[in-house]
Amino acid sequence: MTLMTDPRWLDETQQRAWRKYMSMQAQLNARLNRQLQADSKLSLSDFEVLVQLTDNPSHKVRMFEVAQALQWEKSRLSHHLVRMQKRGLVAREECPSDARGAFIVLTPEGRTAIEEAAPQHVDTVRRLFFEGMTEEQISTLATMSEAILKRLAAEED
Amino acid sequence: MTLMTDPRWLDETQQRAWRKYMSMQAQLNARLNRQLQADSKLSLSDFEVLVQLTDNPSHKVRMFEVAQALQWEKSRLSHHLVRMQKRGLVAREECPSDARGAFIVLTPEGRTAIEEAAPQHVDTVRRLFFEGMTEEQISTLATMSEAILKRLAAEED
DNA sequence: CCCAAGTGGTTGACGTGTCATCTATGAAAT
DNA sequence: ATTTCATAGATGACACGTCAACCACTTGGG
Repeated sequence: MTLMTDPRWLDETQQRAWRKYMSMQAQLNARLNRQLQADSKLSLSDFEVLVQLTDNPSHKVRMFEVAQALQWEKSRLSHHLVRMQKRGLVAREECPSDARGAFIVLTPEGRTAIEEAAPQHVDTVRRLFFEGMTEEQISTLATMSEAILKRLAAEED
Repeated sequence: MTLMTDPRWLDETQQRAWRKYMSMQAQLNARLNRQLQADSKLSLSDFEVLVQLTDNPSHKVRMFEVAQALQWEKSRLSHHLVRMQKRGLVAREECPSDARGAFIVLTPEGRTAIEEAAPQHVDTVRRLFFEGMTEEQISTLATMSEAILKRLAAEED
């Protein structure tokens, strides 16, 4: 009995949807990364961090808040900020109210970088992802994503 | 003018769908990787390579075919196979008809590994991804993924 | 036959993500 | 106050992915 016909496997429709989805997701990520890198010397991760900072009026956020917003492991964020700091995209600042904590601050270079990157990035997202999608498809996508996120959260080990 | 209200940005609905989707996709990948690693000492990438091998009746495939099927860069595949080979999951074999080429072969250990990994992995996919999805949602997903893949292929640099 | 261009695959350098472990501080209970 | 537990963050080791360059072989003209 092959993997394909094993009852524990997915049915034909699911199988097909799953493979398409996985392939799409992997390739889209790769493409977005390449586009950002080529046009703005930023990775998708850099971009997401910078968005968190620009979203906040003070351009200054506690690390754990960024980690929470992006759902990143704290060590991932820590490593990533070291690299971003070396490139001058962000800076650090002590937190007066909690001596353990650290603020991460958007530098002028960081601000310039994301302002230049955003339009092209958004355009790529629109062109590759949303182009030709109906309103209904978009809302189905959001609904599905939310449901899956809920299940992920519910099963948290 | 903030990034949010910039006309070059996405509209509210798209914005929300995009953020949900990106978050879902990132977290789902992380979870699938962790589940596979914990239960079977395999990464999602290992799994995908092994599927390519088990899908083929001879359990022996040319590298470039795997690269094509998974849409991996050849160097990625090469690096990955070195690691998988070290762990005994696959072996290599010369190609008589093309002296440059190499076959990659499923070892008994590799076969055992994927056979033990598959049921749990599939179960996780079903539980986290498909659970509660309607037939229509599944087919919308497949349609959307296909359309995006097409756009990705069309824009190939 | 030969040479140019293409293809299959490898390699090294480097950026990225995870895991486990660690330090330092804060908070809560005794 | 002291112990205990939780939280914020850093660090080192390691797996992973990309890019660019490379080697070896094949192919397709001249």
